[in-house]
Amino acid sequence: MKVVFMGTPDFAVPTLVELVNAGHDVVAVITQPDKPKGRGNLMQFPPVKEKALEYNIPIYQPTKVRAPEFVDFLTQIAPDIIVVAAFGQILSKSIIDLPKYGCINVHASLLPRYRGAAPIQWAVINGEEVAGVTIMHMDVGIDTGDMISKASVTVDKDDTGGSLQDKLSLIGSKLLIETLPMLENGTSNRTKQCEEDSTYFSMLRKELGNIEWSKSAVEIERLIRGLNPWPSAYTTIDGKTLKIWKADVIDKDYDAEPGTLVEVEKDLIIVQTGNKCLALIDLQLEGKKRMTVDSFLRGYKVNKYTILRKA
RNA sequence: CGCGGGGUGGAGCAGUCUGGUAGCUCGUCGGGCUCAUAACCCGAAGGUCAUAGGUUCAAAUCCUGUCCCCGCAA
Repeated sequence: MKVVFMGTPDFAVPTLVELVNAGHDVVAVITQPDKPKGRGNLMQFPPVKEKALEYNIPIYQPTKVRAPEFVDFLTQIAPDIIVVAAFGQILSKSIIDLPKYGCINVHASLLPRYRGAAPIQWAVINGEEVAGVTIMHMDVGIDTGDMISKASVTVDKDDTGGSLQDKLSLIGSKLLIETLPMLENGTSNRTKQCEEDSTYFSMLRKELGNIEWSKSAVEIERLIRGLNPWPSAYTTIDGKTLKIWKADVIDKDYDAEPGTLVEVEKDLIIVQTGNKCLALIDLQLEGKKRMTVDSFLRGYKVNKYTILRKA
């Protein structure tokens, strides 16, 4: 099929790759404009652009895909289908109605649950045991279109936002490739989403990672995993920012204020939370690299009963 | 030129301001103690102090350029 692909971050890359590998005629890749990122504010290409460059596929980076000129341009391309995966811009009805087979979205959740921009991380944060991807027909709402196919995976105890995303992006790309032929020959399903069961979760804000020690150890541990590798969970120690990359729940309580370091040994730090404790495993002090607790303790003097405070 | 921290034996750090034989906590290896040990004791190996150049009798330390790592802000 003659395909136009719209996507931006890492999650979208496998889908582009599979489309190409499956022999589809990807005539154009639409992705978000380059933005100054990181130290020194250097320009950085979105991951999808990097991959499209490898494949020598024409790349377009409109500020607004909905702009009339760009819609005209898409009309000229006349794709059979537009495949969208974590593109980051809202499509207008004029675009959705443009291709013969419509606009198909690869969404990283089992719809109608977890609509919104960060379903993967939220699934981890909320302690879901099952996550998945849904291929759907886009409509003008946010992730509200009719569903075509789904695939699910179990969320492991040590899955992070990053590891779950890796799984889902691969599964999603394969599911899409399996689904496309059915769309083409008219054998695909089309199921409406049950509005009553729907849930919506917002984009991730950095501030979400600011640990509230009064919450339970179980919740905090999930937050740490869900926000790994981005935007990461953090707190402060002696006024310095401390990122926490990995922690284990300890089924014990001490008589201490939440955030207190109730045990500090050669290779162990235990923090009291609102309910149960957390053993800190991988840490990163501002300006330093990520390291294990024992390494951290070798170079940083930690006093027992120090209190970790919200940033 | 967005702001800032840092590159010192295998790991994490001190030492840099106030130049003058490289130190700490671990790890590793050997030996000892012990019923035993991740515990304790004794000993050993291992570092061009990121890199290039400059100042100096002398540079990890002062000056200049370069590379790399990291936090923040976007």
